[in-house]
Amino acid sequence: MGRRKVDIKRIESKSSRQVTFCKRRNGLMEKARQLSVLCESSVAILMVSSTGKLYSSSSGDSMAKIIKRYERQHADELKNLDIAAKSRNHLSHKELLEIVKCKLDEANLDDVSLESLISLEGQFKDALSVTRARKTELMLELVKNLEEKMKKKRLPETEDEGAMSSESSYGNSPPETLPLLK
Amino acid sequence: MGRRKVDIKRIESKSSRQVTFCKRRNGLMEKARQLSVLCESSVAILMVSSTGKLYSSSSGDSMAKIIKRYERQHADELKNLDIAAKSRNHLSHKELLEIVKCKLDEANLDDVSLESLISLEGQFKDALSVTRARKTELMLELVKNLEEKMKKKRLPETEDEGAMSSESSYGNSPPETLPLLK
DNA sequence: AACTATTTATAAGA
DNA sequence: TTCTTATAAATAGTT
Repeated sequence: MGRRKVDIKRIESKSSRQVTFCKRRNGLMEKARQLSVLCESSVAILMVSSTGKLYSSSSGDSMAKIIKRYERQHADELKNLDIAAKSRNHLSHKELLEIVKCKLDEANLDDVSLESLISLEGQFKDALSVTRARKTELMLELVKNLEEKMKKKRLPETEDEGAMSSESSYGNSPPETLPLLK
Repeated sequence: MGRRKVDIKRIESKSSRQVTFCKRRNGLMEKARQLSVLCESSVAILMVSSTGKLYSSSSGDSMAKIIKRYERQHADELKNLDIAAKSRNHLSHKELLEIVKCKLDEANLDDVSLESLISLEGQFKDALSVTRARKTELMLELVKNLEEKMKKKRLPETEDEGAMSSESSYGNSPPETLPLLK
């Protein structure tokens, strides 16, 4: 919608890329606001420019709430993971372990109240049970996934796992992540 | 851009509100995709309809990464302040509890390997058993302490129960703790 | 789900 | 930059 039709591909000129980013960014945020008002909904937009600068807007509800709503839905689903995420994760467990050990040492050395130890005990009990529950969940998913794979193997199948959507993920897309679990 | 100009306020008719939501939602996501491609940027959109249904799309980068980029700039500072404030506090157990909870949340959100969960489970089991052992030890000391006090009470003696320990509370009676043991 | 009359967004120019 | 304007694109109401 301008003097000429442009095709949707990276704008080469840096300056006009910047101008277009600014114009369309404003347009997008205005559209989001309108959608939110017209349809009584909440909309959040996060934009990161090519230079890494962040722009965000939310309407209908706070950014924090909208993001929480998103994370609620994706908490059970497994998130897209790359190796980086995995290793970060691995570290976070090691990290946790070290923190726990360290704090336990402190607890042994320091003068600790019975109450706080009892509370600590409760925390570990909870943590243990949460961890076990999560483990069970994962194992069930894994089994289910294997079963599905077995089924597919029996059929002469149509493989079409290709990149159909550039990145858009509407609602749910459960199965893809499971093979990565191991 | 339609047969009539509409002013931006809640659409009363439920059905046309729904239709408009659908049309404009698609339009918004397409605009976001275009912006991302034209300007080499990342755009995430989160929408919650009036019925609570979630719609999301991300382009240029994964939703998780874009949200993390947002949180780095925002919640992050708040969280860090929070933790900084708390670390000054020597309630190391409360702190530990929060760290544990936080890490467990992470573990739920991220993609976690079965192995690391099993290892985490082991850590919590150990931590629990160490904590329980330490608790028992403390309780024995407490009992011994009480017995000695009883002996002294039989003698005419100097009372000196002043505020000797600022934080530790040995003075708690056993009965409370026993029900918690399970 | 399509269709189009209009409005709206915006690309290029000033 | 910001404003202007010709034109592309989105969409409100209709079928």
